[in-house]
Amino acid sequence: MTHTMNEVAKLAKVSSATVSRVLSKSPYISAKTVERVMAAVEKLSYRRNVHARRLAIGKSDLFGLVISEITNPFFSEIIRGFQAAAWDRGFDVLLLNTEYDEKRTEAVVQKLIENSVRGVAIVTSSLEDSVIATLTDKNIGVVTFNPVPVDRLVSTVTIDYKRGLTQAIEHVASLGHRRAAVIAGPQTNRTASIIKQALVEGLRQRGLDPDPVTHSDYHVDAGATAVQAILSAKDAPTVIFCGSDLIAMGAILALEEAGMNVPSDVSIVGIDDIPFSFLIRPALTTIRVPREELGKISFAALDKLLKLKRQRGAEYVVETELVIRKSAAQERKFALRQKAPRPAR
Amino acid sequence: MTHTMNEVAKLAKVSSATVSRVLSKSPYISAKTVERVMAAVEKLSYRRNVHARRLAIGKSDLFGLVISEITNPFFSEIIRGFQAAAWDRGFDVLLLNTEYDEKRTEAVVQKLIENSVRGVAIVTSSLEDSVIATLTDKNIGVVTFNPVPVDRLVSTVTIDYKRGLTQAIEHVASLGHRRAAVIAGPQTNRTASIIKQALVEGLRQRGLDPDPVTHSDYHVDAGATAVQAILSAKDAPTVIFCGSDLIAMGAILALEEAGMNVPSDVSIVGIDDIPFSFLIRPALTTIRVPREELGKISFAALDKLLKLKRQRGAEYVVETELVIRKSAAQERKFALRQKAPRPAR
DNA sequence: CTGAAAGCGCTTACAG
DNA sequence: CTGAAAGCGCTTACAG
Repeated sequence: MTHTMNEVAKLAKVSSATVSRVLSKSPYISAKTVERVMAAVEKLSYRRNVHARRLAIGKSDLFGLVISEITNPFFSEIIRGFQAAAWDRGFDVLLLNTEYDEKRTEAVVQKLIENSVRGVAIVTSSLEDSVIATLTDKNIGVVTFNPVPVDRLVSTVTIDYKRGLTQAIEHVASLGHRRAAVIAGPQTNRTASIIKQALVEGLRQRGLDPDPVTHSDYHVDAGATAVQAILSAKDAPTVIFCGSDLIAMGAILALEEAGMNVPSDVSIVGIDDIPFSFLIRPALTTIRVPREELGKISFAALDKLLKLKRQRGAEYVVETELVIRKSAAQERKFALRQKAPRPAR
Repeated sequence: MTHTMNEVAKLAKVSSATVSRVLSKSPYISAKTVERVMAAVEKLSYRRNVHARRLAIGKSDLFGLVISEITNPFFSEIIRGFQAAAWDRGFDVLLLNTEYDEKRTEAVVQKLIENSVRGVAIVTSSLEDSVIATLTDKNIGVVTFNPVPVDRLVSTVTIDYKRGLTQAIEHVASLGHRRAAVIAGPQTNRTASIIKQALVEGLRQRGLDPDPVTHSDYHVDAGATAVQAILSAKDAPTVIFCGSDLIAMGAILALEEAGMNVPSDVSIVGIDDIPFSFLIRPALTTIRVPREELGKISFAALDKLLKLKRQRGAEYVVETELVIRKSAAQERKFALRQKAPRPAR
């Protein structure tokens, strides 16, 4: 049924050490031996026992990917990119989610160590920076989206929101908007506050001092609640920048319910371009974050980090980009000319 | 840094065998010994080496979850339910996706075996039934959504679409629809053809013989293409049942682009109630598949299967349910009363 | 280029 | 209730 290396060795008339060497593609093995061993391997459909192997060499063929919640559509394409890249190089992915739960987060770090992952990409800021050292001490490479200093075994991937934001601000300004507001992500979230800062700064420079600047969870209903507060102000804004597409969706829904017309009364700008965001009506203008690419780059960064152990990590930057979706009316006209369905993503 | 069981044993002044027994909660250990050992474990922050453990006992603390594609929103809540349930019982999840690629699918099965998962839930029909035996031969429990006979180590989870479909058919019939059409999922997909059959049968029984009955991939653009063919017929249907929400979305988009009004010209019914489907405008009526529950049940089924090894598996059935979303017009009225008017378009 | 042997860190009959 | 020892299936200096 399940064969061992010894059985292969016997069949090939060599020692198990030789079989091991052949399978690990060590040099200095005669072509003849390789051939005999591989024939035996083939014949028995032999596969090495990974547990024994991991025990012997002290590491696994696993890479960790830590996210906060699997149901957040923001992550799915990152996972896909990371997994595909890992797969290409023959590695498996241990997917761990913190669910924003502290206890669970601790356990996640333990799992990573226990499973002797070679490296881990941390795609959530719900993991404290302090765990990075815990991991690198165990010789585990780390790639994080948090803005920490690069170090031995630590690289960072940064999403440059500025470019997309600047494009977006320029766009709304050129449309004549004069009063802007901001609904940023959660106050405690680092990425959220980076985006917020960039937004506020950018708007000010363009003479669009945003008011108010509020916060919201990354959930649709929170976005809805947040927008209601904004509407009650006397000098209501004509454009609202939202910290994520989910917040933007909530805002759109709440505006609809309040009898406002989007975008003619109030324009909404989101961030992320999450899957299916193109289906939202009224059309959602948003800033695209290239997620599959983020996943791929994260793995590539880890791979490089582990290959060049002597050096320290690097900083990778991924750019964002404004996506202008047509208003319903424009779209209808557009569609008539195109008479073609839109792509899935 | 990383301690071994021997070090713990030394500190507790017992043998490593005893430490092992304490950690495995074997009975027949004196309370005193347990205390001493646990104190030593605590002091050293000791954790067992999982690789050594897996090698020694021949199995892992992993369960496999096989899906077809991570970016399909249909799966994310299943993953979540499964992972949460596994986590509760102290197990980890190895998430594997076939990406509909044959080679990759083979590799997935290998991975499951190599990692000595205790059980696996197969939530995709892109895995042949024949692999089930391959897995059970290795003593790996299998839960599948495919309609195979239950067996030793094999349980099935079935989604009962009939209930939701019957409700949906009754609903559209009561609204006065007389001409129905069907855009089923891919012809080669087993689930798709089960749904198709149930639909066609149910419609006929209600005197709504569907015409045409076509097929489409589970993608938005495919749905759009499919609906165009239907529209070109002379006796165009007034209601179209779609094999998934994604297909339904594509249909809605294509109808919009063709200048049709949904639902006053044509009604659309989807299946799944995927995340954020409530955001679609015009509102999408759909049949809800309780996905997180599916994930939880799948794990529970595996857990039970492995506990009662002597017996054979069981068949679990999960019911679906019609979700009626308000049409734009209805919504308008509804909203007016609520002092929150504003239809989507 | 290849083999004998020690070692990776656990678990578990066996014996007491 | 507890320990000595064999065994799980690999890898890798060491020696040749």
